[in-house]
Amino acid sequence: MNYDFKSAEKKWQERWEREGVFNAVDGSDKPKFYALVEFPYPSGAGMHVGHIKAYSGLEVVSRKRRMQGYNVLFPIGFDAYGLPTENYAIKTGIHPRKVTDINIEKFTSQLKRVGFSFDWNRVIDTTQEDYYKWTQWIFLKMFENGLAFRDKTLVNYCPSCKVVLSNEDSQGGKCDICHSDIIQKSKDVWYLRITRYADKLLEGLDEVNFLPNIRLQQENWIGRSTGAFVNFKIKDTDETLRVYTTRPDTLFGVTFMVMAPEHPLLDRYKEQISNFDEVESYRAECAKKTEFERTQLVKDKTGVKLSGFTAVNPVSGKEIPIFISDYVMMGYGTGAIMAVPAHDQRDYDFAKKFGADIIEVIKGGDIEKEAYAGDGEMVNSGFLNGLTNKKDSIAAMIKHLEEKGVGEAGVQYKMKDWAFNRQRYWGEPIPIVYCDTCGMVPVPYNELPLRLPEVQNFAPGSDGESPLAKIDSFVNCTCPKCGAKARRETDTMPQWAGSSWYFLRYIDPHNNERFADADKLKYWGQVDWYNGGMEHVTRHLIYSRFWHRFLYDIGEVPYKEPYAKRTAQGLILGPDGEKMSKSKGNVVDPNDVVDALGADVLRTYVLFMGDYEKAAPWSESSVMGCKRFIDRVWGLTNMIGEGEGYSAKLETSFHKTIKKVSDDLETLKYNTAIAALMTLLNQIYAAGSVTRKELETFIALLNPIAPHVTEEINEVIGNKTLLAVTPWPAYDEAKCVDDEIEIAVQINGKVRAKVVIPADADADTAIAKAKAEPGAVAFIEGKTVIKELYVKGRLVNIVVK
RNA sequence: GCGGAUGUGGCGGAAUUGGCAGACGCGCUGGCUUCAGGUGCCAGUGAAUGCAAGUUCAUGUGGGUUCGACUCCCGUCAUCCGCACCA
Repeated sequence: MNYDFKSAEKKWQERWEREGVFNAVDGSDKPKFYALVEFPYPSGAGMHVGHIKAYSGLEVVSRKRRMQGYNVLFPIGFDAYGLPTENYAIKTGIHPRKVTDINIEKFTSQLKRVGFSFDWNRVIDTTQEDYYKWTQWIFLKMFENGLAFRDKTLVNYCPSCKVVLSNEDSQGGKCDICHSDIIQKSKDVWYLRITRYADKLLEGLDEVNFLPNIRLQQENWIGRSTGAFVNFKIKDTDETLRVYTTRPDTLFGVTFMVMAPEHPLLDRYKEQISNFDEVESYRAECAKKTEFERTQLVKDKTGVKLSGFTAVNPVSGKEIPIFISDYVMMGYGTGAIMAVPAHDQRDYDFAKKFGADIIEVIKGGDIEKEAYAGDGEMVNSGFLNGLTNKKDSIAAMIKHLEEKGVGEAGVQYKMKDWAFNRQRYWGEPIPIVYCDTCGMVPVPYNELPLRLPEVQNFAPGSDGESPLAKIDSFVNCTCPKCGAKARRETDTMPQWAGSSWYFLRYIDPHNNERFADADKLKYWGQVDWYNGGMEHVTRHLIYSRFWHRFLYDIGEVPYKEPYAKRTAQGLILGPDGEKMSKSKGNVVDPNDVVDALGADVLRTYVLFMGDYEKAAPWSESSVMGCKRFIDRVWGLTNMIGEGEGYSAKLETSFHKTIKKVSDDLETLKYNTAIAALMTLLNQIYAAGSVTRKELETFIALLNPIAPHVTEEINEVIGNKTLLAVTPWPAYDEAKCVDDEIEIAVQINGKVRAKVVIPADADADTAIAKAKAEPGAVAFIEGKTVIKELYVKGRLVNIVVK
């Protein structure tokens, strides 16, 4: 009898769903396990084998946990707001709602065909009213708590998408969506004050178990640095120019200052700065540069020296010039720096070009040649002279500054506040009303959701206005506070809003009273294990930790950190070793694999193809190896022989394999778990027959990975209970070792022979046996034995001279 | 520039964390089998050398520690990723 994977897979998928085998039970007595995978963006292209790999890891763990008696919550949903759907709508005129529904249906059927054990009763769609109502609700809570605010600043702007982007969405100076160069534009935008949570997000990392590289990337992104703020007096004014520095101890070496060209102080002293026309033309020059160009010109510094506008060094009392230059960014620190050319290469380059003084304050380098950033004895630094420890000199200087009232210790972050509004249609409307008398007024909670209105044209206006701005019936409203005529905010939230709290909604997806019931939140608690892509580590993972922590702070969720553990899978590359992309034509469609070889083969292969955390290329022929494996597993049904329990020959192998698979599935080592099952299968084939007990153990171990074929076998051998709810096989540690073992006999560390000894042999026995081995004798004869070692169960090493 | 990771057969990758390098799979070679047609079964497969038992070499590269190193230490090269004029 051949295994007909097509009908079998369909049969089992239908039965699982019919019986609700994978539905999580609220408040069950069993221990809970909440496994989370990043919900997909339902794009028109359909799913990708990469999605399958991303979900298969925790899919296997979830199935195993159910067999181990856990109440498992393993949900899925759709992160459906976003630009690709909107752009498609602009191009085709088809409403994004319709496109989204079609795509979600497509994704759902694809996911079901693979046999994932998701709880389909808890599916969420971020674009549904009953979901985004709560996204808006959380936004209003943030607004209420001063975490959502408007500000006019320089923002990242994509001229092609005509949209403001967050810092996270413009990594590398490129638009996250269309990869155009980002420009800096002065705009009045919504921000979420994520910087207020910088320290909490940093400290929270201590409480959770994230892969080290994930943790590090978050730390770097937050980018905390400590130093001091120093106030420099501007000569002939009451003004001070404030700077941030990590090295206040080099203050005696400050020979000039540099302000960002956009620094607002400049405009206030237009009159005093006699060459303000130069300032303006330099600004115009800078505005033309993209973020990329601005960072490319690292060596060739440009700038303008201000005339009639100088500062006073607060420790030396010397008058020093002020420049403007675009190597100083308005977005970090205070937008101005104190330049220490002797000990900072950028300042050094600038000083050389503009003829500023270079004063050495730390010994150890050669400042004739380049800036010296190392440690050393302080010189030319008044009260700091002679100090050799960086920490001491920094502390001494800060103390001095604080006593004089011209500065204080301070902290800075690279992370910036989250630019939150998008001038787009397909997103959650921001529930704020502008009233001439009351200002910004939140839409009352009981009026949520603020529905996304229908529009005819999804394209943003040429002036970069949201499509919603054209809908008078949406824009015009009354002020909830005073009843006067008012206007609505017409921008929408970014794609990342809905995904910032979705893991909470899975806990109670149909609740109309709250985003999730408090008791249910308590029962399910943290996500026990969250797996997703590395590309989200400095976006979604930061954002969602921030939202969650905020909800904790206002008492809405019972625990600080949302995710107890976070891992990341590696990409699946195309067969050519390149990243899969439509344009390269190297995309593998999971549907094709399921059609041709079956879901079990696809599932097995994505886990077997390599280290789960690393990128690996897809290989047509390697998939066939997994197909062969699954077919051979089916072949076991023809090999059932006599005998109870494990056969003497295979008992140890079974215990070892149960142990290995049990361990490996917990540590992302799916590839070696499958390899161990393949090895065991080969051993069974070599033995020629399999006992019922052996077969039952084997299919139980394989079930989380290849659930269909194993359920089918389980049925064929007459078992009525689903394998999915059968207990996970147990092993006996004592039976994991063979009675007799073969160990290596080394002479001077080189293997010269092998010898079989009892596993519990002592060192003397083992060494004596090893020395008698003919292969070893030849190397020992005529030499003096210096040392003899026995490493239990491994080898004997005889050192001779 | 800073930070991180990786480097093992023809390929994807193993290696109990200092103990027999190359598990498992692909590919390849030979044989068997079937209605000869992609996907069955068996055996072999790191390199060099040898009729052979064997011997020598081999985990990017150069040193070191050790009875013993893919694993630890120092140097070096290469590739990939992240951040980037962050003061």
